[in-house]
Amino acid sequence: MQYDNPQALLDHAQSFAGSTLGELCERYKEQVPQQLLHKKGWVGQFIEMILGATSGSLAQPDFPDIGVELKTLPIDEQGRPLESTYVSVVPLIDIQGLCWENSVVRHKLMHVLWVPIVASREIPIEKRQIAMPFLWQPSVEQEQTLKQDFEDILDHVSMGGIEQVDARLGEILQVRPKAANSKALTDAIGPDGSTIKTLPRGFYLRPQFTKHCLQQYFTETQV
DNA sequence: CCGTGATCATTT
DNA sequence: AAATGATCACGG
Repeated sequence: MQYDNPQALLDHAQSFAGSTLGELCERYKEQVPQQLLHKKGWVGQFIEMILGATSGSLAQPDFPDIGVELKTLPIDEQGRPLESTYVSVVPLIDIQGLCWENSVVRHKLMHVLWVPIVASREIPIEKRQIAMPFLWQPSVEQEQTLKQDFEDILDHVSMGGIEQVDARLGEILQVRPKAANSKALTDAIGPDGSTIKTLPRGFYLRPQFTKHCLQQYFTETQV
């Protein structure tokens, strides 16, 4: 499905507010998984499906025509994020000339449709409720911090220091493993420009940051 | 294996 | 409890 503008997508997404995953699954003839251990990406893929996202596993926003990235966000009953938010893989080789302005992470984060879902672990999956979806764009200050984080991380990577990068680096963006398991290795720049094998990494948004985005929205709208 | 969708499990 | 590191599934 294509949308003329972000507002049309937002309207569609907000029409699901208050529904449970069980209700939506019944409507769309899907089966609700009993647990997510072996279906970790199911919620995100299901919401993509009912909203008509088309990008699949391409490294670009979910709705390229309108430049909007879709992210489900698990929250507790108090509206606090339960997890970090994956954004994209961290490029580890061929990064000469790669800058914030033309990065995948920036293109995805320029405009995000957040779909919060009350998803505390004790709530059965079919009873988890869609909260109010909202559109978000980084402020000038937020983009500056994101850019700083991105450049700090890529500086380490380009200098052969990926092994020195851990989840503590970055104010908003952090770097964590992103792999099938610890045996899935990929090429990276090593000391003195050598090539080494290392765990694939991903950029993630810290929960404290997405918490701030939620608070900002719910303060503005007083919902 | 890569990049997408994330949550799980262990450590702090 | 929160943060960090590890893992699961799928299409290409």
